[in-house]
Amino acid sequence: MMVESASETIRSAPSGQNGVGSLSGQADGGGGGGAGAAGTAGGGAGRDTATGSDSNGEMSPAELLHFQQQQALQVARQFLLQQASGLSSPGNNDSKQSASAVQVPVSVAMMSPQMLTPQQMQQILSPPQLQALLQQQQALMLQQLQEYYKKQQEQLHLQLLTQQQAGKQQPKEALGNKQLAFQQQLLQMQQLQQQHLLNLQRQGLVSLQPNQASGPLQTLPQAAVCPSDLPQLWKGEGAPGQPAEDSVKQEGLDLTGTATTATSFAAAPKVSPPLSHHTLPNGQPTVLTPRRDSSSHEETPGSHPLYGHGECKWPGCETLCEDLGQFIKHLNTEHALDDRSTAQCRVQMQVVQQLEIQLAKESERLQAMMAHLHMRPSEPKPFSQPVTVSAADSFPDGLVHPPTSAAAPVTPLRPPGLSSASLHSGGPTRRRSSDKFCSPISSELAQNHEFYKNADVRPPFTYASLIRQAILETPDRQLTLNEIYNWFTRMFAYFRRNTATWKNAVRHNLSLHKCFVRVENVKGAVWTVDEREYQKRRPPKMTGSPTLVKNMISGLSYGALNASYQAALAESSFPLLNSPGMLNPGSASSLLPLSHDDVGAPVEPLPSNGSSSPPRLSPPQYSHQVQVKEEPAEAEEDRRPGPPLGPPNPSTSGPPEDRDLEEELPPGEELS
DNA sequence: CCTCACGTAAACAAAT
DNA sequence: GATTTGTTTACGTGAG
Repeated sequence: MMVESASETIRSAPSGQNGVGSLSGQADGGGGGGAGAAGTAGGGAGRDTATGSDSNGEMSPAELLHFQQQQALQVARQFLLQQASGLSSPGNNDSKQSASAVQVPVSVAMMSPQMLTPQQMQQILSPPQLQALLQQQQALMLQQLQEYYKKQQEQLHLQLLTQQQAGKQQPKEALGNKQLAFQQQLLQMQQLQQQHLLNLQRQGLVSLQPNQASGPLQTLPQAAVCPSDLPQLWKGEGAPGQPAEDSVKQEGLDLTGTATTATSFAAAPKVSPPLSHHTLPNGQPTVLTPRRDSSSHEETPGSHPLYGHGECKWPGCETLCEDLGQFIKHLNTEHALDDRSTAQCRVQMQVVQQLEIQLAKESERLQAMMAHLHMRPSEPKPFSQPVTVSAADSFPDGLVHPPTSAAAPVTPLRPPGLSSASLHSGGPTRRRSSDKFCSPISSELAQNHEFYKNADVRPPFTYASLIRQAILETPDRQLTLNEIYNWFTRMFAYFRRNTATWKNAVRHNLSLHKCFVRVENVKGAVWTVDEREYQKRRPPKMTGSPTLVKNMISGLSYGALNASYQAALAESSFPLLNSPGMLNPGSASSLLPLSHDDVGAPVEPLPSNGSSSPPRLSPPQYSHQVQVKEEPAEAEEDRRPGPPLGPPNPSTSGPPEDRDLEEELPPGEELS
């Protein structure tokens, strides 16, 4: 009751976006992201001072060198651009311009070399996921690009050395200047990289996922700086007096919040787009054609990598420049080699570095996953494999997610497909699909806990699965009806309204499903879960039917996908394996309250005997399965604990409907 | 078209 | 007597 009122605030959000927004606000408020960013920046901070401390004015010699190098750079850039366009556009040239939907087939084709046809992939994956796939692909390309950049840098370095030798007589100052110039070049290279990154990002190719946008910021696993933050980082121009890096650091910290909000998926697109239009991962359309802009070089009449749409695209700088000339001027004056720029570049480098690391990790993981999945053929089910594999192949998560492991509980701001009408709060839509994957619920909940808690979005689970989850989450594995209610309201904003309706549904489910066992307690009645029964009622594993997978995915989408995917995968792979393993069957099952560990945790073990399941209302038999606190005596079968409420049970009373239908066999087998 | 699993509504009864 | 808690039944929907 009280709970309901308390939660009123959030619910107004009809679309769920509001909820998200607020959520994001809170989330980043923690400042975890900022801290991480700061740390990162700080790492590089130490050195910068040496470089550009006093060099303000441009030296002619330096400029000369500068020009020379720029020419080299240009060639490099050109090449890069070609390469880039060759990589990204050719592949999906046509598609890129249109909505992501169009990209799908291509990306799918790219991503799922084996096993699946694009159509299949399409069927299985929702557009967002496909997009994510594409992103992953792009990221790989990016890596290649970066490698190329490195090479170019080396070349430049050589060039510099040569020149230095040639001009030995030059005063040391000049040499120093040269170095500075060189450094500038390097920085530009970095910028280029970043630019490229951003471009891709803008096109929704490399962008972060909703999860990531928030996750990393909140927990900042490895001081990872997500691309989207970058702009924000840049934005902060160090205070005049202060060491640039510090300022950057600070700004990064401060801005983290906004960054999160800005990037959080559904968040308003316009939130201080650092560079021109920073489109959301989703919003493909608005994207300008950055490549063209950035693709050119300084010399090229109309463009410069840092110049586009009439404004300076230096991170954090949106100065308007009439033409290229003006821009160049601006670039030279405002973004000359100085502490600030250097620091920014360092930050940029860090960012790139992090991304690289991240990418490597994710790639590795993907490889491992694929390798693992490909081994599955051993599994009895024939078709299960293709599907699973497809899912793996396509698993969008791979790319963006910061090593989830490190990212701890990552509570994405906008996990499930909000956009999807199905989840819309208002609609009484029923998408129970996901329910089938009961286990996923735990992991998904774990991940999206915050989201469901605050967003008025109906969780993609059935009442049964939710109830079960609620019960399993408690140490005792038992809850009173009221406690279940409370859990619902506590965990889901959605259940803070229409209480009569869903409470009725909860009760209905408790009564209806055999898997919920009512146990009379000293204090009253509590509800427990008979895991075996619950498992029984589970529909055939998803692996069997692609459509199921599809449903699930579409129902969850994005953040949720991760968890559910994993869980589903796990479930499908080891139907019962996870259950028996985790907990000790016997005594007060160690709780393992839906710990981080994906699927396994919550699932009740109870491999126990095969003594089928009695008509639901006779708890006795269950007692050993579901340990009910202070219910020792239960063991006796006919002594039904005291279900005064329960239908006059047993003895002869005709088989309560279907309840006993399932008694036949040990659940274990058929499930798999 | 049928069946199943679900969600929702509602009637009813027992317990608080 | 009003609520809460449980149980059932009925109906509609979506998917297989």
